[in-house]
Amino acid sequence: MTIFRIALPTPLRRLFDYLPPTAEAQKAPAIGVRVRVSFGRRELTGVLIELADTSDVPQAKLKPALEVLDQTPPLPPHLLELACWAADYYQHPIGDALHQALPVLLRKGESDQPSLQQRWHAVPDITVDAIAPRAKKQRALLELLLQHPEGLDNAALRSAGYSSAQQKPLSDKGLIEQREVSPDNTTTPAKTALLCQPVLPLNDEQQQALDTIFAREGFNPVLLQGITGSGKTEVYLQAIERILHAGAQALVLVPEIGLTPQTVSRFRSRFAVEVEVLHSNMTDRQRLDAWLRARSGQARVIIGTRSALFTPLQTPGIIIVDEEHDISFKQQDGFRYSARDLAVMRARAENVPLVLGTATPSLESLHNAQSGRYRHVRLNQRAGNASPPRFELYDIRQQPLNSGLSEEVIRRIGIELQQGNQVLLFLNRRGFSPALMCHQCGTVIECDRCDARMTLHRTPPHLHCHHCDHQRPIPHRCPSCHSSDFKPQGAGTERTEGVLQQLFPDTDVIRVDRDSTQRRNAMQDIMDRVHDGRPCILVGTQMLAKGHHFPAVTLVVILDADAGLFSADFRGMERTAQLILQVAGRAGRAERPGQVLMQTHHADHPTLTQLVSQGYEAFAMAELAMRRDSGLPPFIYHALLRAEANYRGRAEAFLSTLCSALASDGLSLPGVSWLGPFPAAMEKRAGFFRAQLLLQSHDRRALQQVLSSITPILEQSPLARQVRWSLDVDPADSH
DNA sequence: AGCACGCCGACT
DNA sequence: GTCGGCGTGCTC
Repeated sequence: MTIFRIALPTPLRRLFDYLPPTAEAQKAPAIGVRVRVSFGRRELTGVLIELADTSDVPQAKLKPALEVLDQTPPLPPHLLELACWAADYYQHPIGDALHQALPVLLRKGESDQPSLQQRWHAVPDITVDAIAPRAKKQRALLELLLQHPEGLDNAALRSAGYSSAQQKPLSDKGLIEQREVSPDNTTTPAKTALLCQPVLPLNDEQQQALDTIFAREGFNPVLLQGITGSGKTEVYLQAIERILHAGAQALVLVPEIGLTPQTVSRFRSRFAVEVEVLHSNMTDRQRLDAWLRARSGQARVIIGTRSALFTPLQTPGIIIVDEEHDISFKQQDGFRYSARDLAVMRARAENVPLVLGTATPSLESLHNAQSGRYRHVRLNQRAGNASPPRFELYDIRQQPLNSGLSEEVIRRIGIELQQGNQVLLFLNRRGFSPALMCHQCGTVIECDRCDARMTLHRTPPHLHCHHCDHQRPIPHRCPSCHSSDFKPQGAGTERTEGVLQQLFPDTDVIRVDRDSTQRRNAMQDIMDRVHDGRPCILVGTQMLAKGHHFPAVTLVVILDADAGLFSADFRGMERTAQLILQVAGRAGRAERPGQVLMQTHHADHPTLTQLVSQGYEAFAMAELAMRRDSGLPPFIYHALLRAEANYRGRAEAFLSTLCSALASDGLSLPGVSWLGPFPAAMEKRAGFFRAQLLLQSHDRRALQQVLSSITPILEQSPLARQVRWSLDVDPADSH
């Protein structure tokens, strides 16, 4: 008897046994094919994991599968293995993990055969001179299509920055046309030219980095630590070029926020081959098509965020993780995998080089470089002889502040503006003010559902909890003393923007945060305003720090350098340092030198002074030594068990039962210890009371084994019905 | 997670 | 009288 053991998208951590479909010929399907089954009262698409001879499930309970959906598995065997390995490592139900490795339409049971695709082509025997030179955008579009004889679909044109406004006149004039392309005649066009743009000359450091990436055949992990402006991307591009020459493909992972049109166009304008982008605002169909073109080998360069890690490649050539320190590579809910860490696994499995690039490496990667697991190359020179920004700690103790701005900061902003420069102010706090206080009795308005203060917003006026997203009107009277005399406490970006606009009425003050960029194209409009080069002041949150470059900015002000200095999380300092350097990297990218002015109450804080005087690596080395001495990651492995319930104490009680099981039932192993349970840093959030238990070990295997033995206990615990719990292996933060 | 069943409170 | 609140149970 043949039994299908199938992974199904449920939170249950096991496989489900089915009989072969009754209607079909009894040919054994391949492992990894999708199977449609009836499950309870629903129908689901699962993945065949094993063929067995017998089942532990009583015969009477076994149902026949409904249909085998694939001839060949949609995921190549090594990616199926990687996903299963990850499900095991991150203690996530295997069916759900596999589901997340597949594009949405394949999860739903759609065919994995490519559909016919409409692509734009330049008509034969035409040159760019068919368009008048003054119609710049149209000319550029035509040129792009001339460089891509295999054609580009609408999605590709949109992400290259062309709209139907440029496309329509060209097709009206009969210069470009749309043709249906079937996948067979587009596969790997035999092209001689891979580039449509010459490479930039590399300096010695860049050349050395490139040589290191290819210093050995096959798997070769390299930490590429390059300061902002040192030309990391050029190294990526030339590494990819080499891979393309060998007939292989490249996978580039970027942080969520880093997937900007600029990044994509840099790749598209360099390579004459198909560059495919996987991003969140594509339709499910577009994503599937892109995924299939990667799998068929037709797409040669694939750029995407975290979930793109599982994109199959016909001919894997290299994996690049840009901004490897960015926490968006770690999924923060559900299947809590780290795409960066799995990229290392994947590169090893596919035996290809791996580049982890960043200006500010994570301590994990630095540690791996130090211990010899990764090669470590540095780019310390800025391209084009631009000088690095000058840092200055400005002590604001006892200084008068105008909504958080010192007189010195205001003076320096004025100087830059007068010289025709742009200024960037970084404040990682959106809204008008982080608290609203009653001036009579000191009551601070708090969120009903969280242990947190509500943030005051002025446009439009309301109170907003940044933790649970709950919003409510501004009260007229204090809930405790009924006074109507409220005072906003502290300044967020909205308030700072207002104050600056008053101080510099003739200058554009542009706020960049989640609130000001909600509208479609808002970010693009802002970038257009900034790039016209006129003096302006940018005020923003970390949105400003990532992905965008501001060549005319000469002064960066970090308004609150102390935020994060005394964080409860041991990673706070690392995150702060990375953020500060990233913001600083926005300044003085052109010929004009940049300055970074940091307001602080701790101008003599040893870590802060070390960071600005000796740079990131010196800071990181000291921080690593501290982590080693305190027995913290990356010198120990962490797994955080989180739980939340709607009654206070319930989540903690649930975790306590587990602790007693660990202590008494011999569930634990030598070398594995645990801390807690203790209430989360913000115990109440979105109406739930949260607690956590930290498990740790120097021995990854032992920790892994303990985790594997506690998940069934957690699952079966009677309390588990009233508690939502999740296990976070290698947590990116401890909250 | 879904989805059903089942048992108690305020509505047409 | 029913609609619907969420506690409990089950999924090969």
